[in-house]
Amino acid sequence: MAVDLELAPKQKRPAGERCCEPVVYPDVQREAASRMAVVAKALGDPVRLQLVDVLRRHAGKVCVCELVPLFEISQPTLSHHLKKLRDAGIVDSERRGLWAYYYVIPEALEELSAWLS
Amino acid sequence: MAVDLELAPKQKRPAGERCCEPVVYPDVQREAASRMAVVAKALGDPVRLQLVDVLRRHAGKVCVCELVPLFEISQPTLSHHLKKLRDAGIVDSERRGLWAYYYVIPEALEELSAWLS
DNA sequence: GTTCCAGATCGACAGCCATCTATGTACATA
DNA sequence: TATGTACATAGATGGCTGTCGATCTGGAAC
Repeated sequence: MAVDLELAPKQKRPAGERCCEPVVYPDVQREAASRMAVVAKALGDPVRLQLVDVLRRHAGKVCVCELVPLFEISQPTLSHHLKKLRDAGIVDSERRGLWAYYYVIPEALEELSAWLS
Repeated sequence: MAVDLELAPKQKRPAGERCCEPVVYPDVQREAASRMAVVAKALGDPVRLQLVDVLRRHAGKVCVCELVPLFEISQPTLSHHLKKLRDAGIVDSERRGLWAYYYVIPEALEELSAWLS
């Protein structure tokens, strides 16, 4: 899978010897790159990457109270990371009584995963 | 592929009803997560992700002078992004005379790619 | 009701990031 | 030697990030 580049105005390089053959660059929308960058950015923190790992490996939904003792960070900080992941569309949550259960949205990782392969 | 969690000191939750079955969490080293987070963080910018995309699609090494006109950012900013990618171990470069050629180190993406799949 | 609890939000703070312009460096050419 | 060119580095700046303690919210239990 290739990322489409929305080109900046093509500026001719000044005359003189070229350093190399021009790169092939497809046009239109850099939206795919932006979408994948959002996901990658959310995964760009060790805590969040491990959170996603735990949630993925645990098939169902995981209670926050089970996640907190896994990390050496405060509960508000963990909540902050979960929010980041939710904002990136990687996880979603569900309230049941006092508890909140988080789970991964598998499709959210597909585009990046396909591009990386 | 699973990320190994180096556990924080296991703290027993206070008595009372449990919200759910305890999560299975393997021990040892969070190093894998840290390594992958470094790579993901570097890909967490649209410009850098497109840079990697261009370099990957272009089999060989690509001259910086060919990359600059592809983006609407200044040459120093592009240089900054290339440095970030190099610091993350995703690309490397080679000087030939006046020109600098960048190329992707494919193995750098393998661990993250495998984990995502 | 009142109290307790899980989780989210707030406010603060130090550090990092993306971007720019200006300048430096090293090679090429005249 | 002087000039030009390709790229890197320096310094500045506004914005974002990860972390914390304190507080708020809403459901449960008494």
